[in-house]
Amino acid sequence: MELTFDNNIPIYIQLLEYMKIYLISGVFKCGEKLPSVREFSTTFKVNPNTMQKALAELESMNLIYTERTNGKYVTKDQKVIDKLKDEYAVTLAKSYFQGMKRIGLGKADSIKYLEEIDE
Amino acid sequence: MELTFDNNIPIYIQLLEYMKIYLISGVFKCGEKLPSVREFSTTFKVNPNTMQKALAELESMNLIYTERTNGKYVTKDQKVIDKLKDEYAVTLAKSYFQGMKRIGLGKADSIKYLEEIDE
DNA sequence: ATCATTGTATTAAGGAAATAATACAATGAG
DNA sequence: CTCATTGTATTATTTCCTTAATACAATGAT
Repeated sequence: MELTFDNNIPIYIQLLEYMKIYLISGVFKCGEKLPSVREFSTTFKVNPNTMQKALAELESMNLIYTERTNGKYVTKDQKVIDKLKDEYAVTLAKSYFQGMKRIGLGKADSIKYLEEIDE
Repeated sequence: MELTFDNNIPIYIQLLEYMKIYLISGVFKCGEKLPSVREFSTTFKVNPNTMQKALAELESMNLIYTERTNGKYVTKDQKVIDKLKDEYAVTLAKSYFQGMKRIGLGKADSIKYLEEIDE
């Protein structure tokens, strides 16, 4: 699980995004116990404080929860994960439309354009 | 021309993006004289130094050029602008595909998904 | 009971970005 | 010539992010 970071964006924000994707794609499943903060920080090669900050954000979104002195777990509520996935996809789609609109392309043209692009 | 900024990304980077879009969409046209650094910084409500940094980046990409003590101008080469537009659209499209791929959706599904989304 | 592991908090130091306040050289307008 | 405007450079200060080094309470395993 080697991560790459963009220096122009705070690492904890990028960790947050990576974690969301792991939750959405099921790398960490509903109710599952997560690696410890220290373990995460080693794996991702970031400072424990930075990792903690990202995990605290995830918890404030109810995506994970903490059992103190025991560990952190993915939420047991699958609906929360499903909702996260929906929001992620919608945000991605709207960003695409918005970006294309900025250079003068509407919805139909934007969709057509995608067909000419390699995956 | 009121701009909004995301605190998690350096302002000069965001200014750069806004300027690219202005060039692509023709707000500032080929060969046209640009507002002065000081004028830009007032309009966009950023520090002159920050504006200067963004404009210096634009110049290093040959999108604008400088006549010292006179002002800055958009490149006279329309091909450079056209290329910028192409790159912008390709980047946007690939980002979309990449994001959707991360949550398990391929090209066909990703395109289909867009049709259900409001612009 | 002891100990390793858990989350969490604190303090310090360093770096990068943004802002502020100037300063200076070159040019065109008057 | 004089002066406002241009780009550009410099210095200092503030804030935020990151890392580092600890520390502590609570729990499960031994």
